[in-house]
Amino acid sequence: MGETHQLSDLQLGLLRILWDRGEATALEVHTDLVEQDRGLAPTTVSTMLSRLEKKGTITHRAEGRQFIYRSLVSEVEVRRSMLSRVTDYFFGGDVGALVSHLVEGKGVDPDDVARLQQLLAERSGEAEEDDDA
Amino acid sequence: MGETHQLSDLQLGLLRILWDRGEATALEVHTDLVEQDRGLAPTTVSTMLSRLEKKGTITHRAEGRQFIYRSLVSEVEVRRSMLSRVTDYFFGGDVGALVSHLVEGKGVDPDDVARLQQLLAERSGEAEEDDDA
DNA sequence: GACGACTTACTACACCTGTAGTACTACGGT
DNA sequence: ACCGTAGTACTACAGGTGTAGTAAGTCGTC
Repeated sequence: MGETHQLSDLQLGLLRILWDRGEATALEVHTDLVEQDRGLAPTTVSTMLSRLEKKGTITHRAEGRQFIYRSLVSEVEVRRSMLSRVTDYFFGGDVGALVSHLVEGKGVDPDDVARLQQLLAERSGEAEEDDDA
Repeated sequence: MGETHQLSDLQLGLLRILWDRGEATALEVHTDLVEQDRGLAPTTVSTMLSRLEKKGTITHRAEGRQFIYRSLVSEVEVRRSMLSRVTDYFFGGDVGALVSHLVEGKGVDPDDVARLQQLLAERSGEAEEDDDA
């Protein structure tokens, strides 16, 4: 399965952009970042991208003189990884406990409750035919 | 509100021990860590504790020549903070979406489903009362 | 009163992150 | 063929983390 992706905010920000765009040049990443109020020098962005690549998190191909970056880890993978961390640390790995916690706490409003009841109904209906990416 | 607690695995490990014990000396923390297969030198533990203190995450009082450490951030707080991070990054801050995701994915077994339905039932009951309170 | 044990403080070092300047290179236009 | 511009690579530096050795202080014991 997956290693533990321990990513900083900025790294996550870069990945987010790559995920959203599919691929992007350093310049495009920089542009998006600026629009998100992360005012970084273009060279800073390049540096971070290089470092992420050195770690094997992303990769690039050259098109002319530009590098087009692409993530090697999927959003799903990182999401799962980060969620696992929380689940493991605070709920002993019990996802159900995490969900309970979330439902018990504020943050889940009546609409959500309805939506979830719906979801759970489906869930309890299906037995164990489950398979997706 | 709360700042973003960006904590490493080791830091989280130290906090876990302080949370569980309430307070602890460096030696006690070290002992617990060793029992958890984190074989670190006692001085390493002390160093980390000092640094956490410098950051304001924990504090200590002296008893004789020993320092007794205690966390200044609650488990709840850190949990919420880490959960927020995931929620914000991957679900646009929508806790309901996170819960849906968790329920849809594997990891929530039939027992959980039942438990959650129970929980949601209570939830929707009380929602009618303090709906717009 | 000196010694040793225990404990914290200081120092060290390698590696990662955030941040960015400067150097180098290659393409495109005139 | 040249030069500017765009774009990457290299270098730099401060601050954080993981890791730990060594120094220094203190308290009990003989």
